[in-house]
Amino acid sequence: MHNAEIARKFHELADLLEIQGANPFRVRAYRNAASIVEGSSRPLEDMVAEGEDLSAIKGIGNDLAGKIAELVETGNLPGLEALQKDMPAQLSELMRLDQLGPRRIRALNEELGVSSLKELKEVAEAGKIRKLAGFGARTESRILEEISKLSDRDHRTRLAEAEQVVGPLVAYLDKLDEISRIEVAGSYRRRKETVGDLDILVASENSKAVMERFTSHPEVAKVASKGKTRATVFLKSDLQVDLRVVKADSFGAALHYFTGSRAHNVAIRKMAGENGLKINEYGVYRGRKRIAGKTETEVFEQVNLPWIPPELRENKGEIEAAREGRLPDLVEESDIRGDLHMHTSATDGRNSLEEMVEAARRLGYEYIAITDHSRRLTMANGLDAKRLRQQIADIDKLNDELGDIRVLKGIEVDILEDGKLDLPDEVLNELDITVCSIHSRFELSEKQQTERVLRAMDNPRFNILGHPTGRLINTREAYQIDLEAIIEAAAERGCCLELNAQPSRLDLAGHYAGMLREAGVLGAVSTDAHATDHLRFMHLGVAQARRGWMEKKHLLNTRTLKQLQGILAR
DNA sequence: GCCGTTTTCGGCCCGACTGTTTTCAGTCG
Repeated sequence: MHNAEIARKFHELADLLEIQGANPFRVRAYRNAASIVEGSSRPLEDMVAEGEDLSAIKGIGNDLAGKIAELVETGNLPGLEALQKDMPAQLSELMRLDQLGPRRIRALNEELGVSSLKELKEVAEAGKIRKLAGFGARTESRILEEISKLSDRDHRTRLAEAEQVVGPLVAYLDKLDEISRIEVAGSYRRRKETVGDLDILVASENSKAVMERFTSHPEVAKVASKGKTRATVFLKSDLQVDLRVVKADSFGAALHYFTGSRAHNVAIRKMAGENGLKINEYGVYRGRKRIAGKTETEVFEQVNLPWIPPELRENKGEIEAAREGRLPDLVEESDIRGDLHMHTSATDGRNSLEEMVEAARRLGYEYIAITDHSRRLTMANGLDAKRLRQQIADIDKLNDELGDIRVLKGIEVDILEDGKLDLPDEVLNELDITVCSIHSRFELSEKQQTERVLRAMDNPRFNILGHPTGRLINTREAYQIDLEAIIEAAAERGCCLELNAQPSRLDLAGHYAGMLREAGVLGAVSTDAHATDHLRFMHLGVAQARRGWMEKKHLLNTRTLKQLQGILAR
């Protein structure tokens, strides 16, 4: 049983408990546990199997530890079955609808016998909901609207797409003279690989003018709510954008508050409480007196902490690290000396070798690697030994002409099903670098897939495992693979893992990057560019490295060319 | 249901907006 499934069961139990009217803090404990499980870098199943004490995890007590063990061992979550006997399990599904929370769902169930989405739709269409106390015609029509949107709701927006929306939107708002500061907060600022919505924070003394400008933006399809200090809109792309206006004196407190994560905020507020302070989005208060709030640094100072980079604010140890003065010195995009994965028009890239090199040179890189596909990927016109040798000759010639950038001869070679690499060692030996990737047989079992990669790593020509999970955000799940075993093997063999910076991949995000770092395996942040424009995705990969607490020293392509060559030689 | 360097009981983050009210409950973030 995967962590995600354990988390889903806990969420479901929390939903049903909440609808039933259980102690809200008990409900919170279950939700909190779900989020701990989701964020765990290790499968809880393994921890149970190894007899580890789950109650040692903060937020998991004796009761939950026992429930997790039973769930993992039997597939049953004690308590959930009992609840499901008393109430229809589909009720938790209704929680997915906006505007519908536990109280209303309970009312709908008790008054109208609603126990599923289908039944909800029927009573709404029959006009029965508007007659219930606390409901009205407005709510009824919104429920119908929500149901119709539900099917295409289930995806989050990729960070790169969000960036494309943010740029123009912020520029549009910033034209208003009344706005003194503007910042995008939320998971966007924490640089998560996907965002659920955008949270824009503005400092202004004239919130009315800001609200008017925001809600009348030409891309706004619908204004969901609009008050004096806060508004929510949906853009034509269906992306939700929340705007919050505060006075300049509160900007730092509000920025901290709206950057989150929620778990981080709760922890910080608790610390404030212990010091007799109260923190809200307007500032830090001692009694009724406001003592800080203009900058984020001020807010952190009040709880005796240095400023914490947003990428770390997940309440996964950053507060303790800050307190003990051991926050990491996170890698910056400017630390990157070269891009080690890109394609040319020889295979499925859009630009020629010369164009790719020129574009990389303009970015100021010291080196790059050309890594076209290998022969197995016929769809992409993959290179066989002969064509690869031609490219090697072309690159040698180019290197003779160029002074300021070194072009490494490489290949993105397929890892075949049996773990062999898709080109003979003789030709791989003529290269400076290999990126080894899986492009076929995604459906293999975890054991088979893992062994396939481990065998490939035994080849001393194996340098970097390309896009290690194979997931495509919102499109394709990661293949089943035991990354922990792979990372361990990489540490022994001197292999590296890629942090693929393609907007739809970003597949060593957050906790996997953390695993890499802890195991002492170097990450290679690479764009996998298929066109000169794609070289600019580097910052997305660097952001994921930062979310994994990585410093310059944890990455391969922050090294000098000489150091790099030493590592590639294994 | 969790947690504890004052606590094994009694707390648990808190403000904004909407819709349905006529002073507030429910929901959200």
